[in-house]
Amino acid sequence: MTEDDQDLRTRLVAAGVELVSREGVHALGLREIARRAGVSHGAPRRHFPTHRELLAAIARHGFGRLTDALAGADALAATTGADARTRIDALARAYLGFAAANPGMFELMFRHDLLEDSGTELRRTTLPLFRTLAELVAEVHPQLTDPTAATAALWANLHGLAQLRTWGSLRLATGGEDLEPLLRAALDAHLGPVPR
Amino acid sequence: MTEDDQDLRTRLVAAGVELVSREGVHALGLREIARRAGVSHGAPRRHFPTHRELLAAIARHGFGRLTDALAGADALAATTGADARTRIDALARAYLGFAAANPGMFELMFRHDLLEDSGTELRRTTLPLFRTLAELVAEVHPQLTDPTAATAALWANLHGLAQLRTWGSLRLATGGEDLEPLLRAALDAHLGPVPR
DNA sequence: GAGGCGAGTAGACACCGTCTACGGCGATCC
DNA sequence: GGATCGCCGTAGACGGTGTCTACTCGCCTC
Repeated sequence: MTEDDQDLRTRLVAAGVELVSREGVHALGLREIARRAGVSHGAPRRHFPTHRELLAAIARHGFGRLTDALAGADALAATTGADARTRIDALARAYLGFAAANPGMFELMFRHDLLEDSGTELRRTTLPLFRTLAELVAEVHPQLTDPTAATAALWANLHGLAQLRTWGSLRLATGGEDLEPLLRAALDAHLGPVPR
Repeated sequence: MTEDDQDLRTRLVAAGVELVSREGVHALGLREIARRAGVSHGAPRRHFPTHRELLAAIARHGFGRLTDALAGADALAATTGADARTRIDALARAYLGFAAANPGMFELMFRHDLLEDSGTELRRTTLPLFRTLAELVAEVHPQLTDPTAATAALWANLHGLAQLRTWGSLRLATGGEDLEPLLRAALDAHLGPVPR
């Protein structure tokens, strides 16, 4: 009922979202998405001029869910009166948790070769989150005149951990597959040991 | 002369290496590589059972060049009597320099969806380098009982920086496109400020 | 009620990776 | 020395892809 009378644009994105989470990025063929949405392979063209733009819309959905997850985690930490260091902890865990829970979507979101306009518009949505992270970093490191570099370095570290985990590289290097000690090491390095 | 009588296997890999550096990963079609090597599209099958295995061989070449670059940079730093901190500096710069100089190859090397056996065998080649990096980290942080986690975290940071740079994400976040302050921030975070 | 237009269909097109039958050529063996 | 065998590259078929182009059908407007 309510799902059948959605317009096709929404149904296509929904089909893609389910497909990528269930089968992975390789399953996101234009014809396969159309099949799952119950239309012919020419139908998507009315709503997305090209395959890449459909994938970009799917990735946009993913960025929305990531933003929600991070904002939710931060709001939860903030309401419990956590300090900046602990809030960054929560954000980092939420980021890596999202990547672990949605590996296909996470891969798609950062596959700029698949996304239209190289995903610039998409990544723009993460800018507010970067700013709040920068504010928290400034709170932890009050002596920094410009916390942008430190924030970007920290963000790159989290992203690198997520990326390396998804293809088992660090299991090869570290032996274990537990991300926790690496995350702790990264956070300690950038922010100092967590106060207890 | 000497290049024509190489066996086709070598010529295919060479054609792929040049193709990926000149045009990018998307240009690495099986038929296109065969075209550049001057053979029909069925010929590669005699040497590589599948397209992915040919791409894996090309990526293997890339890992070899990366290993050479890193080993060369480290050897140079070591012969000038540099301390561990400075040698890590040189390794990090060599890593990011390779990624910047060979963006297409760098992308291919970490596109596990394109590489056979998910690249496990390939990444195994970087293990020795990881170990020397771990030894250097242990030298900088003698108090660590197990420097593996710290090393992996540092390596993830470098990889994240390289990855985020290749698709202009940090230019969006930081404004500038200069990687240097971010690299410095990351190294300082993990290793402490460089002694002068 | 007629006309127009947006949305979905169906087929063609070029290209892709894989598979298979075939041809040629050199090395091997009697 | 000539026949044979095996390897290597060729060429075409096959199913699949993304894109493009008629076409049809139904709703909305005038």
